[in-house]
Amino acid sequence: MNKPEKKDPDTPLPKPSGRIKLANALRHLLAQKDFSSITTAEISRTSGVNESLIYRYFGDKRGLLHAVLDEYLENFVKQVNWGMKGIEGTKNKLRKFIWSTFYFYDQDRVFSKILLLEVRNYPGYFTSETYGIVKQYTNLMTEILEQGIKAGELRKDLEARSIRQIVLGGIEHLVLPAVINDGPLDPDGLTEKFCLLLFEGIQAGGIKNNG
Amino acid sequence: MNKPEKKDPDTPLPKPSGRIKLANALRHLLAQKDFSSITTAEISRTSGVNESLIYRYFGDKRGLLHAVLDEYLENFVKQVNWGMKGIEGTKNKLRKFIWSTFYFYDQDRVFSKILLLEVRNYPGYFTSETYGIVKQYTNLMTEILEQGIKAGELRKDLEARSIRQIVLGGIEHLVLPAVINDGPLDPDGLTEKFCLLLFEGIQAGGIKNNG
DNA sequence: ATTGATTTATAAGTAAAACTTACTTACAAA
DNA sequence: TTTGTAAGTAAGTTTTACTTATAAATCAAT
Repeated sequence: MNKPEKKDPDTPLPKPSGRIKLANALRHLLAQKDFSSITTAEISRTSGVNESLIYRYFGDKRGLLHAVLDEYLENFVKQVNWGMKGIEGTKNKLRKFIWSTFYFYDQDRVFSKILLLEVRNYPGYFTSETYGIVKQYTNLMTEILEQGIKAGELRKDLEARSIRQIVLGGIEHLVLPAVINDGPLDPDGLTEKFCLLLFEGIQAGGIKNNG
Repeated sequence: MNKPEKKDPDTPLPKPSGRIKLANALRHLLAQKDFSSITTAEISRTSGVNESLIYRYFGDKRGLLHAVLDEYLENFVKQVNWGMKGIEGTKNKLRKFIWSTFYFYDQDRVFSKILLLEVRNYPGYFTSETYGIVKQYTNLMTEILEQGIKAGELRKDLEARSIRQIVLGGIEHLVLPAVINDGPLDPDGLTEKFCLLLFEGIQAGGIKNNG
C-alpha cells in the first residue's frame, strides 16, 4: 500500500510553509491594490492559509507588510553596498548612490509605492526594523559625504546630515509623480540633472561670491 | 411688529453650527493623537454633535479632515502670496519662499504632521481639493524658477519643475525629524543652509568645469 | 515505539469602529 | 395651512482586524 506522503521530496518545502505563502499572497495583492484596502480575510483566501496565522507569525497585519518589505530592502541595501565598491572620488560615489536610488524606485513600483506612501504614516515606523534597514542605507550616504567634507572635496559649511536629508527628500519628490501614476522613469537622465544641481547649484554662471 | 430677520448683522452667525463644532472638535483632538486613532464616536462626543452628521456634512471621516486642512492651507497660501510681494530678484524670492515653508512647518506642528504623514497615503489625495491648494502653493515656486531661468539668473540646463520637486522634497525631509519628535526647528538657519546648497552646490571651491 | 512538548493549523467568535437608515424637529417660503 | 428643506437624533448594520479554544502534525528524548 502507498503510505500517504505529506511532504514531496522534490520540493524542499521551506520550514513554515504558511509564513511564506502569506508573504507571497500579500506581495501579489499589493500589485493590485493598496495595503489599507487589502483585508486579512483576502490575504488568507489568496494564500490558502488560515487567517489567524498572520497573527501568530507576524503579530498583526502591518507586521506582515513589514516582513515583506524588510526582505526586499535588505536585499537592495546589499546590492547598493556592493555596487559602491571600487568607486573613487566623492562625486563619483554620490552619483552612483543617487543613480542606485533612482534605479530602485524605477525597478519595483510596488515596493516604491509602499515605501513612499504606505509606511511612514503609521506610528512606530521610526522605531521599526524596517526603518533600521533604511537607516543602514542612508548612513551609506552620510559616510560618503563626511569623507568628502574631510577630504576637502565638499564645502565645509554644510553638515553631512543636512545634505543627506535634502538629497533623499529631493529624490523622493522627484520620483513621486511617476511612481503614483505608474509613469516612466529615467534613472540616467534624472541622475544627471540631480547631480548638476547638487554639485554646482542652480545659479547661472557659477559662484560669484567666493569669499 | 418685528419682522424676523434670518441673519443677525452683528454676528455673522456660523451657518450650520454642527459643521463648525465638528471641525473644531477634530482640530482639538488632532493636537492630542493622530488621525487614525481618533474615532468618529470620539469626534461626536467632543463636539456634542451627532455622529451621523459627520457623514452628512463631510461624506466621511476623511472628508472632515480635509475640510479642516483646506481651511488652514488656504490661509497659509494667501499669507505666503502676500509675503512675496515687492521682493526683487530670483534668489531673494526663492529664499523668501523657502523661509516661508520652513516657517510653516515650525509654526503649526499639528498641521505639519498631517500634511507630512497623514494625507499622502490615501488614494484620491492627488485629485482632492486639498492637493489643489497645495498645487497653488507649489506653482508659486515654479513661476519664480521659470522667470529666473528666462532672465538668465538661473542656469538653463535644469527645468523649473525638476528644481521645484527637489527643493520641496528636500525641505520636507529636512524638517521631518523635528516634526515627528516635536523637536525645535530654526527657519532662519535652515533657510541659510538650504540656499547655500541650492544656489552654489556642495562642491568645494566653486565650479571647475564651466564649459 | 511511546511519550511529551513544541509548532502549525483551523474554525468559530469578539469587539470596535466606520458608515446607514429611518425617523423627528425646526423653520422659512409659498 | 401646507410644503419643502436643512439640522438633528437614535438605533441599527457591516466590515474587519484581531482572539481563543482546540486539534493535528512534527520532532526530541527516553
